[in-house]
Order: sequence, then C-alpha cells, then structure tokens
Amino acid sequence: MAEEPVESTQVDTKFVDTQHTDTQQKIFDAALKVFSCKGHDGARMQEIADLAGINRALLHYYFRTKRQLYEAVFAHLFEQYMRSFRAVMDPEQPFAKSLRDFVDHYVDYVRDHMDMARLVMHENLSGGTLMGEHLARAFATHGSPQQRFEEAIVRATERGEIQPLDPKQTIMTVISACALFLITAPTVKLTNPAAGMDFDAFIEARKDHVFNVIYHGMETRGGEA
Amino acid sequence: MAEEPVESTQVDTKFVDTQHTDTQQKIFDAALKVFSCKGHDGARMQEIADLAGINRALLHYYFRTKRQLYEAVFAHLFEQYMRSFRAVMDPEQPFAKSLRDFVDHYVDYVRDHMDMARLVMHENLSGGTLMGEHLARAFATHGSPQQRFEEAIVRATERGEIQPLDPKQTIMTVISACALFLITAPTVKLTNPAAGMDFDAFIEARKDHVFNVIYHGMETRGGEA
DNA sequence: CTACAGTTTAACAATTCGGTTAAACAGGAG
DNA sequence: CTCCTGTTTAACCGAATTGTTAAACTGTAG
Repeated sequence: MAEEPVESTQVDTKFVDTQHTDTQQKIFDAALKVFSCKGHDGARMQEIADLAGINRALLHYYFRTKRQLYEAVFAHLFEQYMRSFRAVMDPEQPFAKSLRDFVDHYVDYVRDHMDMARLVMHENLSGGTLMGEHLARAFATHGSPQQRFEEAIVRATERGEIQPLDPKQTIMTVISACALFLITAPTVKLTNPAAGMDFDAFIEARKDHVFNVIYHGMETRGGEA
Repeated sequence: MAEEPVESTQVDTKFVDTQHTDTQQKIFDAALKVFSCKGHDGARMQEIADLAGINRALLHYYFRTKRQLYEAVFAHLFEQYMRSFRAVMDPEQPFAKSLRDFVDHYVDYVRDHMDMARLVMHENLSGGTLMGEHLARAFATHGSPQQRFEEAIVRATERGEIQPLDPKQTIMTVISACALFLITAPTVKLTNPAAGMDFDAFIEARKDHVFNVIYHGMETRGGEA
C-alpha cells in the first residue's frame, strides 16, 4: 500500500512530484467548487471525483475522508487569503489611500475568489470551530489582514484626518460593504430583472461608492478641524 | 388516512385547531432552528422531531417530505419579514430620519430573527431558486421593503439633502453594514478573545456607527449646497 | 526487465437517512 | 359508547453515500 501522499512530499523525483501535485491540484479545484456551491453536507465525493476527472477510489487514495479533504481545502484557501493581504497598507500614508487600497483589494480578492468566500460563509453558518481555529492561529502568527488596516485607522485618527470612531466598527462596516454584495450577487441577480446591467461595471462603481461614502462619512468635518 | 393537514385548516373545531396549530408551531420552531444551523442538507428529520418533542412519523404526518417542511418554514419566515417592513418609511421626512429608522429596524429585526437571517444566507449560498421566486412574488405584490427606502433616497436627493448617488448602491451599503456583522457574529466571537465585551452594547453602537458614517458620507457637503 | 507509484475498475460493507406502513392508543366530540 | 383525529411505536424498504478492498493496468525510473 502506498504511503500517505498528503503529508509526505519528500519524494521529489521530478516526475512523481509533478504527477502527484497535478492530480492533487485537480482535486483541490474540484473540491473547492463543489464544497463552495453545496457546502460540506451537500457535496458528494462522486461529484468531486467527476469534476476532477478521476474516480472515487483515487480521491480516497489522496484524502482518506471527506472531512479531511474539506479541511485541507479550507486550510489551503485560508493560507492563500492571509498571504494576499500581507503586503500592502502603510499606516503613515493618507487615510484616503489606505481606505481606497483596502476597499479595492478586498473587492477584487472576493470577486476573484468567490468560491472561497462562499466556502467561508458556509463554514461560518455551520458554526463549526474550523474557521475559528484557523483565524486564531493566523492572527497569532502573522497578525490579521485587518490589523494593518486597523493601524492605519488609528494613526489617521491621531493625525486628525478622521473622526475618532471605534476602529472595530469601521472595519466591520468596510468589510461588510465590500463583501456582502458579492456573496449575495447570484440571488440579487435572480431578483433584479435588470438583466442588461453590466456586472463588472457595477462592481467598479461599488468600489467608488463604498470608498466615497465611508471616507466622507469619517473625515473630520469643516467646523471641527 | 387523515387528510392533508397542512393546507386545509377549514376544520375549525376549537379543540382540533388548537391542537393542530400547537404541534405545527412546535414543528416550525424546531425546523427553523435546525435548518438555520445546518442548512437543508445538514439538517436531520430526526433532530427536528426530537427538538419538537414528537416523533418522525408525526413529522411526516404534518409535512410529507423534508423539502416540503423546508419550503413551508422558509415561506413563513419570508412572509413575516416582508410584513415587518411594510409600515414605516415616509419619503417626505428628513433623510436622516429615514436612514436612522431603516438602520434601527434592520438591525433589530435581524438581531431578533437570527435564525431567519441564517436560513436566508444558507438558501442564498445553495443557489436555489427558492428565494428568488419568493422575492420576485413579494416584490410584485407588496413592493419590496427596500422600495420605500429607495423612494426616500430618491426624494431626499431631489430635495438636495444628499448627494446624487446610485440608490441601489446606497441600499446595498446600508443593508450590508447592518446585516453581515450579525450573521458572522458567532465566528467573530470565536476569533476575538475579548470575551468581556458587551454584545448588546456593541450592537447599539453599531447602529450609531452605521448611521453616522453613511449619513455624513452622503449628505451634501458645505461647498456644494 | 523489474519495481513501484499512480490509476482504474468493480465490487463490497456499513451506515445513514428519508419516507412508508400498520397497529395500537388517547381523548374530546357527537 | 362510538367516531375521529392526533399521536405513538416499531418495524421496514429503498436509495444514497462514505469508505474499503483486491485485482489489474500504466508508464517511468533505475
């Protein structure tokens, strides 16, 4: 019987490794798509196998159990997400730029990773501890993506650029305004028979809208400067 | 065999009706709780029966299939939701009041109907057409809850109270800012080890924050009036 | 050629779950 | 008392799913 291939990628013969990671990647992609659409419970291993172009036996050969596969996919996405936010955000730049960058990056990321966003929401609704654990660990090691943004908010407040508001509230507002629309977009489309509308354009407009409303809602107003 | 009890409540002998609606209510409550936590696929009829204090046979006696029960619960919640929004919102009152009312009502409603909110999000993620159909029908008959708010936005813009922004974007921003926090609250709690924080107080603060940021973000600014 | 990891096929076990059924029971209505 | 409806109990079916296993096949590495 072959040894557990998931953890041990020490065997780096070029061929094996490539073949290995190739299939694993196909599985990841398929699993993500299925899990994100139907959630852990709604997903079927058979469907994942089909989508990956392999058979169920091989699926279990790579990931012994459904749960294991689910968690692997989740962890992978999460890591990817955390990494994407690590770069940007300098607390000393003008708040307008920090906010704009954060909004742009957030909207773009969610738009380009809808599967991930849906999966996260599924996990969140299911009330499992999976996300909690990952979040806690990630925050402890790299610091949270929002942390940089929070610093920027605090600094901007100290500089008198924006009003003294609870940063937690601000972050929640920004993230909500950016994310919820995209997550609910499929349903919104169903409702809104405005079929002709350009979705991409609406997203770009959304960035502007969120930035403008929130920025001007937070900046120190004339009389108080 | 008893006739289908779900649709036909014509038999209004006091006793029977009471007994009937009593059990049905227990089932509704139990089903809502289970469905909202685990989604349609994750929910188990046995668990619903247990929570309702009855047995599976009786559950199927009232609702023939799981799907039927699910849709009944969904429709019931939806109707209730639409009704709750029908009253308020006068387009001619100051926009500050319209916005404040909408935010307050929305936050309160979602807070007091978390199960419903979670269920809606589940349904949304699952990409079913259920919500789309209900929404479309409701919009056609009573007009949407947001419609009143949208009118208020349009009128306020005409009066020059607020800047000319796309009302769709504004509504999306307001609803997002109100709802997402509550839906993700369980997870946020897991992450944030600030166990001491008063959740109710945070919610009240959230209303203020959302209102303030959005209102001041939208009002016509000094130079342009 | 041999070994071996990856892969397929096909069948299997075990469980779970949704749904049905029949029989019996309970208690108010008439 | 008798009828009827709601309710329970218990057993059952059938379908779907997860997970396992054994055997055979494939192509590269050595």
